[in-house]
Amino acid sequence: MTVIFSKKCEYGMQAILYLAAREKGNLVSSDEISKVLKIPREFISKILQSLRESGLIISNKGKSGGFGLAKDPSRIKLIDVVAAIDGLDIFDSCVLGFPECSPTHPCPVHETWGTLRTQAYDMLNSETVDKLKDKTLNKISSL
Amino acid sequence: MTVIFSKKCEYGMQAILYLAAREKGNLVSSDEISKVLKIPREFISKILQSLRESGLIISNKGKSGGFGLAKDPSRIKLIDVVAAIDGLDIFDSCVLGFPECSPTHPCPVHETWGTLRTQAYDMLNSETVDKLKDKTLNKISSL
DNA sequence: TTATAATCGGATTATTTTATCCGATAAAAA
DNA sequence: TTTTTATCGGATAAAATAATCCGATTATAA
Repeated sequence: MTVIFSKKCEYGMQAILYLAAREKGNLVSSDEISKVLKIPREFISKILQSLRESGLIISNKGKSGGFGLAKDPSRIKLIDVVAAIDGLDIFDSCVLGFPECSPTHPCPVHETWGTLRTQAYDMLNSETVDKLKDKTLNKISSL
Repeated sequence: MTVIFSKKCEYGMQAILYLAAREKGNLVSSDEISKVLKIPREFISKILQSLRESGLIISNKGKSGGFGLAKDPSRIKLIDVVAAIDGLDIFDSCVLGFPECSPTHPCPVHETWGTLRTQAYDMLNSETVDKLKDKTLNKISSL
């Protein structure tokens, strides 16, 4: 198998996009997120907890509690979720797995892969959950 | 953590590049590959076995046995190794992990990520181990 | 104040990936 | 023919990732 982001990270991005799309002031329960996105309930809870610790979302316990964005959706980017969960190593490590792959000791595909990697980073760094709101709503409705 | 290709696949690509760079007609032992590339011996053996089953490399048992490319280095591409070990799912699955992400049910970053994915595929599909020979020799010498 | 409904968080289990062990087999060289 | 040096391949171990369990806590609403 082969993966770009961990399940945790994928689920985290889905959840934060959902919070942005669903937002009407009130909080959203992990149960709702779990059901709509079809993510195991206890698992998404753990992920939401860690996103809370990272300061991307807030939560309230108790009845009518739940989760919500910690700041304006125009200020939350996909790369923030990646950084919080998987970390940014992927944008700085060798695609062939060679140690110490750097401009002075480049792997055989160092430059050409580097270009792609930069593009990927830039994309995740420019897409805010706000900008993706409509597309998210559209995707959600088909789940 | 976050990964693009599995360790198996990374090691497999390194090994096949090494075979191409090292080639002088004679076979290369898994022991040599293990030592030069600093890959656990038993692990690279297993990977080489599977690449042999995939028809990318050949092997001989016994004294002066070892592994070698099964065809001309100009006809072996990095994507062949990926296809043999990790499979090509990564080039056809949603980066956000949404189910059934397709043109009719696109995820919020479907088009923009699709472009990157295609570029990555094209790159791996155009780089032959032959073309990468010099750069591989150069990298190897720094290990 | 009490019942309800939510998160919190530590412990545990399951699954996948990565790595290792070792006996069997095979081929070449001595 | 015997010894040496490889791969082969099945079984197992270790580590990382994914998922679950459940009791404790907390806040709201009735």
